[in-house]
Amino acid sequence: MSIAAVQRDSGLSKDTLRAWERRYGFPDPLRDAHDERLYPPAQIAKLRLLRRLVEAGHRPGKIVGRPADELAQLVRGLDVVEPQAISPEAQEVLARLAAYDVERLRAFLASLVVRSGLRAFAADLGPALAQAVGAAWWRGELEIHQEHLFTEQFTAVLRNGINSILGAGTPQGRPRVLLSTFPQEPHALGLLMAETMFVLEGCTCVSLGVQTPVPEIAAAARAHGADILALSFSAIVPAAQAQAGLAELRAIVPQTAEIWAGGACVGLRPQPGIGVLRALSAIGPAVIAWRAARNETGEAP
Amino acid sequence: MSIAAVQRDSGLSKDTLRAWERRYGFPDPLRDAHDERLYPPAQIAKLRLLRRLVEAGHRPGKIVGRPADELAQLVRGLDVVEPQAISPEAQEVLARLAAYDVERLRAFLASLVVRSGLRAFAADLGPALAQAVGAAWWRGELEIHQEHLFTEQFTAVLRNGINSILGAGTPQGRPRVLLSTFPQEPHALGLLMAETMFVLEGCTCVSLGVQTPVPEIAAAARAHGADILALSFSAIVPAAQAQAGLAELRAIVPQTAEIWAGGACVGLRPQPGIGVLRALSAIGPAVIAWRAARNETGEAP
DNA sequence: CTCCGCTGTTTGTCCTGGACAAATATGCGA
DNA sequence: TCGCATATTTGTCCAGGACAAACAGCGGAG
Repeated sequence: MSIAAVQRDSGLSKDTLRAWERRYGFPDPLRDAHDERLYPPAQIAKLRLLRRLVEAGHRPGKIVGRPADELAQLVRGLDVVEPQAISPEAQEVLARLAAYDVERLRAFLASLVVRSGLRAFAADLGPALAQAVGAAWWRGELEIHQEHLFTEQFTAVLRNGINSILGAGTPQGRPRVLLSTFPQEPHALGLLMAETMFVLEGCTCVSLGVQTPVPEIAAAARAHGADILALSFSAIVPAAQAQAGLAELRAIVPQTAEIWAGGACVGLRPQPGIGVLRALSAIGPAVIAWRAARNETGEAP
Repeated sequence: MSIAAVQRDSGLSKDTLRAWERRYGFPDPLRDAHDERLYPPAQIAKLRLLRRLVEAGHRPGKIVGRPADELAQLVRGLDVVEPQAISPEAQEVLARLAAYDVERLRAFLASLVVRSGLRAFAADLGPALAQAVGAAWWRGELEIHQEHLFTEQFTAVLRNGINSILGAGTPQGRPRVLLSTFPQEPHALGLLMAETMFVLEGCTCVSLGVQTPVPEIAAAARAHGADILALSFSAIVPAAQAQAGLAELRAIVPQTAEIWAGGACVGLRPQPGIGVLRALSAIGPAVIAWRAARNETGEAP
């Protein structure tokens, strides 16, 4: 695997990969005929562990030299912070994934929506399920294609929910919310859950999907007269990049528009003119507060 | 703006930016106190034009030196290659996009489904619309965020259609179809249209979404006992990479599973054990032929 | 004992300048 | 006019050096 592929796969920049090699002696890739780095799978796996630990606060210099199994131990120790008991629902989902039972997985997710309501599903149950699936993947209990499968089914169920709400007639009320993610962020699930929450609040939603360049988000905000820009960040986005992008966005978007950031990205901090919502359940109250601050009723004028 | 920010915004890598500066004298960024590049907005705008032109086939060396307004002229002149009469439906869509009228865009797409039927929409109308929007973007008539918006609304309408069909009860019939794209292919629209066609034929569909690594696709095929692997390729994928990936997949997937490839990728050629469908409308007859060859009725046993 | 500011170290990112292979263009002979 | 061999262009990689921002450790003041 070339250095470019490892950059994509591990999220560590080429410069960082070369710096670690120079300073700590790891990674120690093979070289091809043209003296270019070739990373064996085992080193890539260890790099993934390292990235996880560094993001959790460990210093690279202290852990790069340790063997992979010790790092795996450390990663397991990380979750102790939030033991996060696996709910019966999550167990059901994991069982269906393990059995490759698409039909029943889909049926089960749909039944959860009906039983708990779309709001509870999008705000609480859904994130918990996504977290459980992601954790199982980290533990090596699931293959990548099983995670893809879950994402796909989850997306279908959420889209179905949004469609049901909108079917009655699209709301025209304020605030007008523009949703997207930055170019480094390909995950659509968080964005979709956020959109669901906004739609449930009767907001007018315009989603650009994932991976929109910052200037384009700003241009869209002006074009649509957005009141709120909602940005979603998963854990894979380096916090520094998220903060830099948000600051850049804030600088080129009209002050009349608010910027709300949220997601599983650790280290997401509020900045002047930028709000951080720690959980999807915070969207409802935040919208109500927004309306209260401007005497908006949420109905079209 | 730092080189990292420009990389995000323009999509050109740091290496490429520095190489152009060294070779062609552009961009010619200022330097900060620590001799790091600072790109003024005008140069970033020109870089965005350049990227468009390079993707359209111009050579960097020939156009980097020209002034920005001349490049804008070139971008406008790009479409002359295929005038491609624009249908009234496409004109309506482009008008709605130009006006940022999300509600009516969505309503119009939904009305097309009802009027023409889901099959005609997914097989003929949809691809024509996507093509028209893509062409308009190339001509510089649409911003990136408008194309994102179209993709998002189109996706919502198609998902709604699939949900309606599945709502009556998921089919359990053969063939079992596994859908995905290769890691280089992030476009989900073609995949979703193909899924719609398969669902309409009563196939059991399992979609992994986009960008699944080749070995993972093979593993999923075995796990789900897929009869057909459907791979979608847009025009951005180099044909050579597509062919190589398909050959690799063919080698590790059981011979009992067929591989069907399709999409706008030029140069996609049939190989031993790999079929190429030139249009989405070819899916229906191909499924019928598959069933005829094995006396399958499409109903669950 | 806690908190705050100072100092030394760590670490990510940027720099220059050189190299090469894949992609593309060009020229030549059939 | 077409197909193929040769030349040019161009993206990506390399090494090794540099620096600032973030961090850890420490000591003194409240």
